Amino acid sequence: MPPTAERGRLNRERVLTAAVAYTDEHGLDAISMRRLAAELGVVPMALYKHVADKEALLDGMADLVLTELGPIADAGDWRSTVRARILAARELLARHRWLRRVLETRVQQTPTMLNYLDSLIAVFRRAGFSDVLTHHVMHALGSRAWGFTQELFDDPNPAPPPTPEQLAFLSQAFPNVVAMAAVAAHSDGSVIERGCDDQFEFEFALDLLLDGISVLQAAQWEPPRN
Amino acid sequence: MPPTAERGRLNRERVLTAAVAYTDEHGLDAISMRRLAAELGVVPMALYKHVADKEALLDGMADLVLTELGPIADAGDWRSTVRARILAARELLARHRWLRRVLETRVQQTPTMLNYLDSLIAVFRRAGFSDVLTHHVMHALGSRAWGFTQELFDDPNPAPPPTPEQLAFLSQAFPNVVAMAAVAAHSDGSVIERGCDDQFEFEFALDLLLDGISVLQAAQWEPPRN
DNA sequence: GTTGACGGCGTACGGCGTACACCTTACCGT
DNA sequence: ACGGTAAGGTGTACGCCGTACGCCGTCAAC
Repeated sequence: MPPTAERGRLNRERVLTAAVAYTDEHGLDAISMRRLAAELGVVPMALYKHVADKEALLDGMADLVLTELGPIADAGDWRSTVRARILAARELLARHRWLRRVLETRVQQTPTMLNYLDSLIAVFRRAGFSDVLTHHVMHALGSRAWGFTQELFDDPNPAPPPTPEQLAFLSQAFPNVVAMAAVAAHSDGSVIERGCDDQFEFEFALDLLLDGISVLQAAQWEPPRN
Repeated sequence: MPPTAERGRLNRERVLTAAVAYTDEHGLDAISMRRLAAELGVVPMALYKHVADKEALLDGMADLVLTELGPIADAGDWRSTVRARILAARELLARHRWLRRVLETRVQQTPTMLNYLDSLIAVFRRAGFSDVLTHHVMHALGSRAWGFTQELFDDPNPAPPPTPEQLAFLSQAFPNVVAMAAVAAHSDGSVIERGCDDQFEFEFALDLLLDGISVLQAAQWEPPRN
């Protein structure tokens, strides 16, 4: 294993890029320091010269892909700007499916993340939102501001459609769940068949919130005097 | 190690109860098959007679604590009923702080979880919500229906308040984040000091959604013909 | 040419989940 | 009373994981 045999020397960036690529392909559960090292043709401990530990690796990966989101693009009014931004984030999340779980467990806010939030908050404040309202609005958007929601029925590997007997049992045991599941968003609500259009659901909730926010802003909302 | 030395025999329930207790006290990262076994005065492999594997253990734990939520209590109108239910769930999540992360990674819906969802959905349907609307509404509530939101600034171990120099740097680098963070919900927005009232934020967003939902329901909302 | 920093290597430790084979107990029908 | 059988508990072992520590080769700056 010559250190510079044609694979060149490692550096932090190459490590992170490889980690992202590997995780994009094999999933978050698959990545480990040892496997990443193997991928790079290097002994596990070599990675520790570029990354403090595994947590720091994940931090770096998140940071790296978050830069794919460029600076925020003004779309005229605050509503469209925010909406577009959040949907762009959502698209990023779709490209890197491991990102959600990583963001959820990050404990330190990196400059990149703070930057992202700052730019989003700026939109509200520039549009004349009071600081208090902005505060609550950001909380209300919650993880949606990162482009994701924890869905109720998230199913990474969707189950096969139930057999008629199973269905019979289910609709007797959980009639309401079945009735609700039987509705498909943009198709004519036949049977379960993929259930629902995630994109539609996301925008539905997002718009519900944005509409509510609009009203509060227009009415010069102020926090209740407790 | 006599098998029945005064600690009695194990069974699935005792295993799960012990697991919940241990995790309540030491946190989700602390629990492992080996430590749980030690806690029960038993060799690690003994647990596998009561639980298929660690995932199943977590399933069982989630299931167990979810039963703490009794049957749904009718509060008159759908809005109050749903609201009370969700706030009760939130309280449960506060009692078992590990539960959020566990629910988020569950892959199989257990009967208990389906039951919970079913009862919630039932409220909407009984109130005359169409199935489509109910469907979207449940998605919109998303993880809030489980009593939690992934907050933007969740900080399990909150950082010490920044020193004046740090603050100066931060407010120059991320002016909007700092401005927003400086607002405290139910106090007269002074300085950062604990930032915000999580309960208020949760209800704020929940009510925003419930209000939006009310409007849709009153207007007999129908999905857009694409 | 020497020196130092940096990158990479090897070994080793303690922890994890769990497969497999075995032993012990409790309880059952006879 | 007794033998059988399933359920509960044990011991050993494997392959993974993250990473501490110490060593060595390479290369750049002097």
